[in-house]
Amino acid sequence: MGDLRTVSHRRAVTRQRLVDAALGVFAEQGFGRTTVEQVCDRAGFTRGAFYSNFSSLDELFLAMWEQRSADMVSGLHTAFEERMPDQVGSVREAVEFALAVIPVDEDWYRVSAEFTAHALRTPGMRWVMAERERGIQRALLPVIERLLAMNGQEVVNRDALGQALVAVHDGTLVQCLVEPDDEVVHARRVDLFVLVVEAHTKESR
Amino acid sequence: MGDLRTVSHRRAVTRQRLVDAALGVFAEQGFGRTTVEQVCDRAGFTRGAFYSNFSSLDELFLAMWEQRSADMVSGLHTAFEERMPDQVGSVREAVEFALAVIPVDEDWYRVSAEFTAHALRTPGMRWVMAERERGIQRALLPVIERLLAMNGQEVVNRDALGQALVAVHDGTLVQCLVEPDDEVVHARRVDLFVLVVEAHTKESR
DNA sequence: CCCGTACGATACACGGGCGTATCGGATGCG
DNA sequence: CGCATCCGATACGCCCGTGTATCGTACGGG
Repeated sequence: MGDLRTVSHRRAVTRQRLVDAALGVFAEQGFGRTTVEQVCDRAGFTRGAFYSNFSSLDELFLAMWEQRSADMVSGLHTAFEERMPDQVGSVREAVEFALAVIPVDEDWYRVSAEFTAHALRTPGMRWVMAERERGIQRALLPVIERLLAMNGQEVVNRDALGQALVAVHDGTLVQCLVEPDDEVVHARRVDLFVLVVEAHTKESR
Repeated sequence: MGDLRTVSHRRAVTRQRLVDAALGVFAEQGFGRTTVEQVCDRAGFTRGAFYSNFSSLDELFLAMWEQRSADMVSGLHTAFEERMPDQVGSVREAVEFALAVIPVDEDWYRVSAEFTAHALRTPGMRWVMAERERGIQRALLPVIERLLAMNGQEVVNRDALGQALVAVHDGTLVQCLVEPDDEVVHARRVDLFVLVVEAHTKESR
């Protein structure tokens, strides 16, 4: 029987190297301008390797996005748990902690934005995105809830809070990326988060 | 001296037809996968016309985006003024009116998203985007302020409200586009707007 | 120890998009 | 009425990326 350490493992490794390379090229060139050769070059392969692992760039793009976004969510989950403070003195403090944990990754934003556009253009891909959004909320809402509980806050409407947080996160992220040196923009970002959180929580008795 | 009706007018017309065609192709194919020929075909020209008016697709993309976003802002401005109600009974009503005026244009969202990604990738283009954002707020905040005044609301912090509205608009728009049939998402969108507006206004004595 | 299998490299033919150079013809002016 | 100009069409050569078909080889099984 095939030894997993070698037989299929090597294949998985090259596949992974292709996926990793893809993120970089997509971020640099944009999805539509990325070529198979660029990805293979960066991964240290030739196109032979690519076509033996994927059938099209679209497929690679999807695989890369699904994997990275899943990794991001789980990474965020553990980061929250590991760095979770013993106590927080206010909602603002909780928000600031959370924003310190959530990376501001411009490359990833670019790729995400293009993926969203691509998904909206491709029937059936909306589901993938919607599912991912649900996954984000499912994974992160509990830890956020625990974080807020430290401040004696009880979440009132879980789903509404989740949707609002994602919307505010994404909406303000662009603004921060467009004007990276504007402190005011960042400060208002925090304010907006605080507002949203306070509107969706109450003091627990 | 050159008659503006003919001399440069014809040139401007073909240029405009190219710009208009570009929007459609960009929306359908994505920026990176759009070819000069596709744009020319849709506009009813050959590449000769293109290269006599633009030097690259990037240039056309930029021209198209600047024009369309400017048009959108001014169109919004007049739409607000023309359809401005005589009175509004609540902040929620004001928000609902505003959202009814602001078009949800998926094609335009796709193009915008890709343009943002493109701009973040192209040094110096951030400025263009930042300037556009300021333009949006400059043009729309006054009418929003008048709208809210009908309900006896006075805007407390103009700039913060502007930034928050744009962020919430963009952030929730994606959610609505990804799940177009989910009424709850739309309802929460309105809720979030109401929350933001109320947080940035006060009853004027 | 040898053979089969499959992974990834190499080779090849093809298509298509690009940019330029040249052309035709309409328009405006003297 | 004829000339100059300029816009958009046509024609050309070029490069690059694609996808497939073939090959070599290293690993795994018997």
